[in-house]
Amino acid sequence: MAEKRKRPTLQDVADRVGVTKMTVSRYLKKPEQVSATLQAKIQQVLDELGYIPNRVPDILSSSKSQAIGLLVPSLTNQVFAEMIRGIESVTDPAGYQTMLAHYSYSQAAEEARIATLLGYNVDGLILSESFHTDRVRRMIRTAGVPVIEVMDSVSPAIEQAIGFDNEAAALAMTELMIARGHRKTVYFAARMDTRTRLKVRGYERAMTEQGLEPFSLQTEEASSFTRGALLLRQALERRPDLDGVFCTNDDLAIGALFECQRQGIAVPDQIGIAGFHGHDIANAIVPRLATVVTPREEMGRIAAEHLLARLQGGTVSQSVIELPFRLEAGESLRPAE
Amino acid sequence: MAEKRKRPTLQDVADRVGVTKMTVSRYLKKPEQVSATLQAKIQQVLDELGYIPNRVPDILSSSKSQAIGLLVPSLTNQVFAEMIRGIESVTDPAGYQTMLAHYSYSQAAEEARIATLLGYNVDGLILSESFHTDRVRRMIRTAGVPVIEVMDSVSPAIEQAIGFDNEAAALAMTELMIARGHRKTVYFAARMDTRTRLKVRGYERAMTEQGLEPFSLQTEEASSFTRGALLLRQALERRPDLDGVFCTNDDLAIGALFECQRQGIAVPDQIGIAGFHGHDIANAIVPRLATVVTPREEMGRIAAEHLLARLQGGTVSQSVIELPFRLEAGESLRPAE
DNA sequence: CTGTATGATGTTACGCATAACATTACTATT
DNA sequence: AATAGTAATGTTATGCGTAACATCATACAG
Repeated sequence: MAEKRKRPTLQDVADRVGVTKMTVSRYLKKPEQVSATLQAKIQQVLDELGYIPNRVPDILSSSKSQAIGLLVPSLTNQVFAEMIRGIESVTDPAGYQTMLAHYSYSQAAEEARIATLLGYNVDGLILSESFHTDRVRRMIRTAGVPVIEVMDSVSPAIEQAIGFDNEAAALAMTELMIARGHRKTVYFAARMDTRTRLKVRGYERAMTEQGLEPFSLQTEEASSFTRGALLLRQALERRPDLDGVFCTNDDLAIGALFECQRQGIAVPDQIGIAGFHGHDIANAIVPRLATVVTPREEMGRIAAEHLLARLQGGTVSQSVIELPFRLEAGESLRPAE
Repeated sequence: MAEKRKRPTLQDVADRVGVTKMTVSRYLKKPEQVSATLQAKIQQVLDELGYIPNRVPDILSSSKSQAIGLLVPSLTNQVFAEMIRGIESVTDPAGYQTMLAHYSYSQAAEEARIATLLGYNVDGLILSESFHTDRVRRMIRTAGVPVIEVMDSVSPAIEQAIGFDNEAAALAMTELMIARGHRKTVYFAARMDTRTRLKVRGYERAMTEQGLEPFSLQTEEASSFTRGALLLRQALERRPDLDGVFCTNDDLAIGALFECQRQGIAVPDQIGIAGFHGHDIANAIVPRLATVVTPREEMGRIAAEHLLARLQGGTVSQSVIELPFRLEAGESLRPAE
């Protein structure tokens, strides 16, 4: 099988046509600059040999790879999948390839991934974490490639950030829950990244401002439906009188909701539940889940647009772009009075 | 911001240390071959300049990129995220970078993605579709890189395939549903790829063998919870007497289950529901979802292991490796008698 | 003290597409 | 017929890390 037949180069094609590789290269880039006779002949040989363009030499000499590095903490998390879709809706038509890497919420891994991507000479980076080690900042500066951070609009941006205000969003939802009569609401957090910390802060501020006592439960595991169910059981043990659950994402919230159903706890009468992000499932489940709808796809799209603008020579116009979020009350909170 | 400060090369480092770049290169690869005095000095300069290794020249001259191309039809589909995790659990420790590309179930896009990946000189490819155009087969042959297909164990492999028998799995679940008294089961399919077609065939065979009439509903949209709910409404219109729903994946099944809950249809008494893949949510939802548990992560792991073995000079031992699936009856089918 | 082994560093060549410049052949203009 | 102009193709140089080979210095054996 694995014959050591070397893959054909431009030179091979050129030899067969009887021209120099420059002519073939031109045909591939700007066919109109090549005579009609040659066009036909070159195309025929290209097909014959099955020539596959090799981008590497050009990347080496021009340092332009037409590739963008994309860093996400996790692939299993819907949020990032949707953000990526937003990014690619822009990069794809522009002819940029995305190189996706994920680092399982580990800063050391993020560092390594960034180094690897820069090793392939990506033209730009999109990061989805808003806190970075000095070495990461250093690498990015040294590499001289434009960087955009997404998901958070608060922390100081390395160069430019596109996101929304996680703290304000969590604060707003907590206030809504309180207004709906869920005053003993606990917060469920999964992996603690910067965004989660901001959300916890928003929750705590809203509670304290109302003279209520915040209480949050955290797991180091990745968030999942099962994990949400587990957290609910733990919460009920430690706060048997809780009447609300606000989760750092929809998965945990829905897991908690399932657990309520299993235990025969009425939602929202006994316990109100709210999630974060507004995924499809929040709208499909019975009762519909209260959630903070975040602009995931839009963030990706805008981030990519700004990155491409900078690759085309633009400068950073606004260092932080804040997008709006929206509260969806669903059916998992008590009705407004 | 975007200073045109060029990123330091090995030569820059070497100049500052006062050696040739070869010595620095050696230090990076096999530090023990460099004298202790130089080691310290080189490391210091590396830090000072923030040198980031550039893999491109080496890829150009050795044609070895230490990168593997990963093609998946969709990122939002959990199945592939889990498969990718399996793949990376192997490639990562082995020092291979994965380059992920997705093609939204479009064969033309798949072709383009493969060409792009080969343009970056990936050392191998993992594809997750089992049907491919001639041009794809041609490209792969010409490029001379090893390829492994995952997810399906039936179609003839380009070189090597790791998967399970989609048709047999669907057949087995359909039989289980019939045995549990769901004889008027309809099948919900989303995007029609090879695997889905195989599943539909398994379902149809099981039905026909029992003298029952198969009926399947298909949508061209991506599968989602909402879509599952929609399909259930459509199915009830066209087959008001249906007593079972078997879905091509868990998302559709759970969407259908939600819709039953919304309409007050008892599951499993009135309608039995089964999904496919056995994601976390299947086990968390109330009632627990009947589903075909497929070896998603394992497929990825094994595929990666075989690919790496071939990159290290091994040959294809078995052209098709079939992994087992498992039926999970959950609580969404009527109990066994 | 000569010769050989070994360790440390240097030199050379390579990979291949393309930008920039150079050349050639032809056409059009006066 | 001479000149300018243009279309088509060719030539040269470039990017940078590393394998393979070459060289040099030092140490140690005989």
